[in-house]
Amino acid sequence: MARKKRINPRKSPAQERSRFTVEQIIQAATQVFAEWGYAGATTNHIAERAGVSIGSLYQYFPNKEAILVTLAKRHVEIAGNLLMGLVAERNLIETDLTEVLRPFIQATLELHTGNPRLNYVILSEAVWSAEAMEQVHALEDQFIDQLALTLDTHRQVSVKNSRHAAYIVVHAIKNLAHEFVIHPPAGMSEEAFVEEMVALVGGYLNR
Amino acid sequence: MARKKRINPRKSPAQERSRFTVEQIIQAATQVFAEWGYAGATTNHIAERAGVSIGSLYQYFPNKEAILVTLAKRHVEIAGNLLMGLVAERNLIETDLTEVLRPFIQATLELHTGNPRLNYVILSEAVWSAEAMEQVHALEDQFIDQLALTLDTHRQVSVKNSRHAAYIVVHAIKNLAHEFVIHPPAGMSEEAFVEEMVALVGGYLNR
DNA sequence: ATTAAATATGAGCAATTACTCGTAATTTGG
DNA sequence: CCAAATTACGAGTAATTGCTCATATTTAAT
Repeated sequence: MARKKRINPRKSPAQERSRFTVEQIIQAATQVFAEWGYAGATTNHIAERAGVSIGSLYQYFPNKEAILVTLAKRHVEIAGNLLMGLVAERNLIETDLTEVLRPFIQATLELHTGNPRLNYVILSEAVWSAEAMEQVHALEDQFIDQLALTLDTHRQVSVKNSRHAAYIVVHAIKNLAHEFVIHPPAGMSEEAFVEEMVALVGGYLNR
Repeated sequence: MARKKRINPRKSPAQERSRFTVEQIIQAATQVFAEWGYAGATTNHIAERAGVSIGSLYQYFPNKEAILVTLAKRHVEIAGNLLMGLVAERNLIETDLTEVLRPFIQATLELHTGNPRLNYVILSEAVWSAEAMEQVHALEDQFIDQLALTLDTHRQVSVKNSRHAAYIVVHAIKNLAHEFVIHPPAGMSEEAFVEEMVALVGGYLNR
């Protein structure tokens, strides 16, 4: 799509009043993007839902895409912190691999169940504005690196290349969770799905 | 996006001349969608690239979405035939599981390497026009059912629920291949990726 | 050769929409 | 209390674009 747009905020909110405005816009955008998709969502609609004027919206976001990037960054950050926290609060020397894996997978699934559409918008738009999403991918890579270190720590895990393994694990879980919530397969419960995923990833890490 | 559009051809080409026209449109659409994304692609642009008038395009496709659906169906059909053929031409009683898995994964990867962007357009748009993509998903489900039967045949495979297993296997391979070609991770070759995938899926099926 | 059906054309319309800019209201600092 | 800075407003615009339709051309049928 050949985009070369600024994605940084046109202006940073300084007063409490404007910080509230920006937050309203973000909340509204979350709903509208999820409901209508990226192309279907209009900036006017977002502003309306946020209860602010279209002019105010463009004071803080230079364009539509910048709004989505903000959403994406927030999402990845929240997810990253939650998941790494989950791993960190467990003793990796003593805990069985499955006991770490299952909550990890469950949490990822819930993260996607919460707002499946929004995730899809973020994922699909990311392709067409690679530079804009650089920051998002940087966060993701950072997460993978962290996980790679963790893998090295766990006694049950034996992989040649922990970076490669972390990449496979993260994206297997992320993408299959996506798939599952977007096109729920007939005759497979959430619990069943989680167990299959535990088997898939557990078997891969522990050989 | 609340779409309720007809997606079936407005008119079926009867003469050789028009069949050629339709084929030109499909080829052009493949390129233009891949290059610009769904929203970025314009029907006028597609017609132009195809070397036909915009009027001709709308004689055979009721709207832009119908063009994408046609592309998607074709893609799934080709991929399905290729992959099932790959499995079919091997003797599952004697062949080692890995010997079936590796070419399967390689072929899937190549399928995506060929036109990564187009795949993404299809995937991401599918969410916003569920009914339109019904036919596409029917084809996918059919493929999973077929694979489930095959899994039951292979002696090395031992899974509780072959339907579930087929679902996991197909989507793990498909989605990770996507991920890999769209955001190639630094420091991981195609070969390395394939081997990791063989380990992932092989370990899951053979326990 | 004549008619009817199929196919091709493309100018232009109707609708949508991202975004601007001049102005007004509110808050802050001194 | 006042001036400067910040924030809010929203009507309007410029550009885009999916799609129609009246007309022309080509092919098939008799």
